[in-house]
Amino acid sequence: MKTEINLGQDAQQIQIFKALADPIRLQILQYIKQTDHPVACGEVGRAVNISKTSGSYHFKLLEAAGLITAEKIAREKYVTINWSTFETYVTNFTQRL
Amino acid sequence: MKTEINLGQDAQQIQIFKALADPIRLQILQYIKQTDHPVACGEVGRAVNISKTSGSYHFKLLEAAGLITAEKIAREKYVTINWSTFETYVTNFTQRL
DNA sequence: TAAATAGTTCAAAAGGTTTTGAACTATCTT
DNA sequence: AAGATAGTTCAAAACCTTTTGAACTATTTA
Repeated sequence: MKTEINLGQDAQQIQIFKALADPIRLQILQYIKQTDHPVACGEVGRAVNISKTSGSYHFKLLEAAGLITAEKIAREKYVTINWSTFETYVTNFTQRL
Repeated sequence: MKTEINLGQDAQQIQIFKALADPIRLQILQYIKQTDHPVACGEVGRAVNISKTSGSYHFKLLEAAGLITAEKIAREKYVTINWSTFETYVTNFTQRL
């Protein structure tokens, strides 16, 4: 009996690595991390110098991967890093492999 | 003094996540890991059911990312997982971010 | 209420990755 | 030496991701 990752877990793992495999998304995560409190998408987008359309696309991917969590307050959308996803899928990746 | 990723390190980080963001390459790594000794590319390729051209492409990417190490012995190329790259860029990613 | 701000959606264009088959080099077997 | 096996390279095709601008919704400010 071979220990193997099932299809569902593997798909999520790939979605996470894809989300992380992009310079803009890494900058976004770096920015959110260093502010260390929920921050509006617009502020992050301005900090990393991207259009709001492009920002919307990147935030959607990060959220879909479970790497960030978003809360909409009135006009703005505040994002936070989801450390537990990082723990499970990134930090503990080699054990899961 | 803030610990930040410089451009060169960031590029390597992205190359690593790109290499990991693919189901075939994850299967390749899983196979190499579970044999737990250097294994020929042909054997891995057969195990994960890909053409030799496609295998050659994927092994090249994994090696370029530093995730595997290859040694050519006569006709065959034997691959091994480079655990130190995983440690630095995957396991310790959140600290580096 | 009009204008400004925050963000989303859509489709097209631009750009990047992966697969394919054919042709190739090198080594091994008969 | 001829044929089989291991792997590489190349260019084209197929496929996938990202950026762009315009049009949109919802909230806030004047």
